[in-house]
Order: sequence, then structure tokens, then C-alpha cells
Amino acid sequence: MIRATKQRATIREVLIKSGRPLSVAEVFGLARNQMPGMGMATVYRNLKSLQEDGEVTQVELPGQPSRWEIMPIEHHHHFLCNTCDKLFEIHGCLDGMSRLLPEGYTLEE
Amino acid sequence: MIRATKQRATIREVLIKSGRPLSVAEVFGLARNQMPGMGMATVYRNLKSLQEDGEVTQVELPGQPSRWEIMPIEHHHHFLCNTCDKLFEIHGCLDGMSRLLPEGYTLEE
DNA sequence: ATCTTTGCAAAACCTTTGCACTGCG
DNA sequence: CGCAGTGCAAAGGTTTTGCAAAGAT
Repeated sequence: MIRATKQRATIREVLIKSGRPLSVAEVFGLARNQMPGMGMATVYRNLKSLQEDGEVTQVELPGQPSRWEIMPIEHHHHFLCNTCDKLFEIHGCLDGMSRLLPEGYTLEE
Repeated sequence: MIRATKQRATIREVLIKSGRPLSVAEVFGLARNQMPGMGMATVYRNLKSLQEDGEVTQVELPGQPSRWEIMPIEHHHHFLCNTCDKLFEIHGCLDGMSRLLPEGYTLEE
């Protein structure tokens, strides 16, 4: 049974306000502004639990720590700029991936 | 100027023989069989340098350490099974990705 | 002989975990 | 009250780095 704590609400708000995927360190920094004393472990634990609840998603990036964003209404992908390291939201999607899978496997994500 | 050391050759051979992407730990284990005393740092350093030479590529996986494979002749992608954790090579490719990028950016990889 | 590469150990990072305490339900 | 959630600090796992010794050219 998941309890409504101040920490959890703050982490969710920080993600909503930012409007873009944030690293754990960014969430921690922003949340701590509103709530000094919050611990890093709490950020990790809540992000994972919010993910299990389907409220946020983890954006995995090659060679750097994941970023986290509020679960978007619309399915979308990201574009990472190799120069400025900025993460863009992409509208549109390539389909037909299922056709390419090994025999007998199905696409889950 | 890159020197031809026994360690570097062994690491390359291990990757060629295996025929599939290996984690650093796997490369280390296999290379150490042929060459006891080899250090872990040597594996990391050589994989990175072999990558810069275009001899191997790094396969980045969500939530687990990268795996490394000999630079393939043909461009291809991978499929990671959520159940058995096995990594499959996929033949075929989805194109049209360039169309989806933010204005003014180009697709590098 | 020169200067890269190695092995080792220590450090750097990111993330998870153990435990006593806090506070939601 | 009971128990999930918290903060802190310690531990875990992976990757990088510093440095003296080894070895390739």
C-alpha cells in the first residue's frame, strides 16, 4: 500500500514543472530546494515506485545516467544531440519493427 | 601510435571467436584463460581503443553493462529478450528516421 | 632508448541496502 | 498504533585513473 508522502508529491511536482526528462541528480537538487533535508535514496526509491505505478517513465541513455519524465499521454521517442547533449522529444514513430524480430518472439517495448 | 601487444590481440581474438556481443566481465574471463595475469583495466582500455580504431563496437543495453562485439560487416540491430536476457542479431532495419528529427539536426548514429 | 601499454590498487560514480526513526492511514 | 516511508551512512557494482614497471618499436 503506497502512502502519500510530502517527498513523493514534491518529486512528482518537480517532474511536472520541468516539462522535460531530468536526471536523478537534477530531481534531487530541485526537490531539495522545496524540501531541504530530503535524501538522495528517497529520490531513487520514489522514482522507481512512481514508475511501477505508471506515473513516470525512465529514459535510458547510452553512456550516461537515465533521465526521468512524467508518463506522457502520447507515446513518443527522444533525440539526443551529440553536440549539445540536449534531449528532444520526437513526434512520430517508425513502425514495422515486429516483422524484424526472431521467430517466435513478440515485441513488448 | 598504437602498439601491437599480446593483450590487445587476445582481446580481439576472444571477441572474434565468441561470435556474439560480450560483456567486459566475459571478455576479461575468457582473455584471462589464455593469458593469466591480464588486468581488468587493460580490457577496458583496449576495448575503448579498439572502438576508436573501428575494430569493435559497443552495444549499450538498458540497465546493464554494455556488451562488445567485433565491428560487423553489415549494419544491424539487436533484440534483447526480456525473459532469457539473450541478445539476438536482427536482420533488417527501419528507415525514415531522418524525417522525424528536430529541424536543422542530422542523424549521425 | 623512447615512450606506449600494462597490472595493481585506489578512487570515482552511480545506485542499492540496512537500520533506527518518522509520520501516514 | 502498525507499518510503509525516510534519512543517513555504508556497501555494491562498474568504470576510470595514477603510477611504477614492463615491453614494443
